[in-house]
Amino acid sequence: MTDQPDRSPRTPRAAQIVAAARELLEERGRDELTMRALAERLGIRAPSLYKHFRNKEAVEAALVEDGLAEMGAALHAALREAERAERVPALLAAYRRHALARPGLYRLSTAGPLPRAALPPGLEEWAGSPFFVATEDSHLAQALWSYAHGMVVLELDRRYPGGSDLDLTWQAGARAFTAQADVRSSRD
Amino acid sequence: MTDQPDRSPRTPRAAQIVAAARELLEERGRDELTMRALAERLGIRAPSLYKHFRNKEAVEAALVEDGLAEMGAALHAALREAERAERVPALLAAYRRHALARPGLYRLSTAGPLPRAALPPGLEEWAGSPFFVATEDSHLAQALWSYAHGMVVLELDRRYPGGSDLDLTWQAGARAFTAQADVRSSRD
DNA sequence: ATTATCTATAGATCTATAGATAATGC
DNA sequence: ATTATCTATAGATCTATAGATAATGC
Repeated sequence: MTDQPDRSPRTPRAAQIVAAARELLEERGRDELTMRALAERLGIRAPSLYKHFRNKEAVEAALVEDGLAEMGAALHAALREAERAERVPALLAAYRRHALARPGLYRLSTAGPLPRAALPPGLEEWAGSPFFVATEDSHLAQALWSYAHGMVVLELDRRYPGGSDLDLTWQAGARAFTAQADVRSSRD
Repeated sequence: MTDQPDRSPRTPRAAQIVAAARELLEERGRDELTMRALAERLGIRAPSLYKHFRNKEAVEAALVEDGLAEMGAALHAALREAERAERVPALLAAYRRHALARPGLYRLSTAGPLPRAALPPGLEEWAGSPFFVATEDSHLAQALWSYAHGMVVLELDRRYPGGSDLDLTWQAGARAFTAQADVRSSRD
C-alpha cells in the first residue's frame, strides 16, 4: 500500500476559492457552480477569480483532485481496518458512505471524462488500488468498482423504485463479489 | 413476460422532431441539444417547436421514453433467446451492446432523475424486469442492473485505465452474478 | 513593486411568449 | 377554420479580457 502521491500546493487564496466552490457545489449543484456565483460567495467580483485560476476548468480540476484524493484515503483506510475476509464489504460500505456524504463532489469527480492532464501523476491509480487489494484480480477489481459506482449514481439520482431496501441490494452485490474473490484467491 | 405498456401516440410532426432531436443528441451531445439547434436541423425557427412540444423538457421526456422502451425491448429479446443458464451473461451482453450503440440516448435516459410523471405507466418497471427474470431475486436484480449501468457509464466516459480489456471485466462480473443467482435459485 | 481587486464590456448563448402571416384541410 | 410557421423580442444568463485603482509587503 503506497502513500498518496504528492500534490501541488495551493496558495491560501486558491484554497479558499476551492473551499467556496465546494460549498456551492454541494448546496446548489454543478449547474450553479458558476464563476459569478463563486465570486459572489467570496464577496468579490467574478473577474478577480482569474488571477487565481486560469479558467473555470482549472477550478473544477482542483475539485476533482480533492475528490479523488479523499475517496482514495477513505478506501485505503477502510482496508487497513478490515479483516481479510471482510475486505469487499468493508470497501463497498466505505465507498457508499463517502460518496453519499458529498454527492456534489462525487458526481463532479466521476461524471464525464477525467481531466487527467491536470491531475497529480499517480493519483487516479492510487485512489483505485483498494479494489485490486480487495479482489486480487484486475478484472474483478474493475467490475467491483463499476458496481459500486453504479449503485451510488443510481441511488443519488433516485433511480431505484420507491420502497427499495438498498442496504439489502448492496449486500447482495457484496456477497456476489466476495464469493468470486474467494474462488479466485483459493486457486492460487 | 408481459408486453410493453401502451404509449401515447405522437403526431407525425412530433415524431419528426423527436427523430431530429435524437440525431442531434448522438452527433453533438446533450449540451448541444438546444431548441435552436433542433429547429435549425428541421429547417424551421425555434419558436415553431413550441406548437408541438410544450417546452424543452417535454422533448427530452419523449427521448427518455424511447430510450427506456428500446432498452426494455432489447433486454426482453435477449432473455427470450437465451438458455436458462446463460441468462445473466446474455442480459449483460445485450445491455452493453444496446447502450454503446446509442450513447447519447443512453446517457439522457439514465443520468439524472427520471421524469416519471411524463412517462407511460409501467414502462420503467417493464424495462427493468429482465433483471428480475435473470436473477430471480429482487436485490440481486438491482445489484446486477447497477453493475451493468456502472460498467456502461465508466466505459462511455473513458474512465478505465488505457489498455483495460473490458470484455474480460464484463465477464468477471457476469461470473460473479451468475454464481450468486445459481446459489440462490438452488435453495428453493 | 507586486498583488488583488475593481469597472466596463465583448461576445456568446439560451428558453419562451406575443402577435402576425402563410399554408392546409373541410 | 385551423394549424404551422414566421418575426420580434423579453429576459436571463455565462465566461473571459483589458485596463484602471486600491491594498500589501519589502
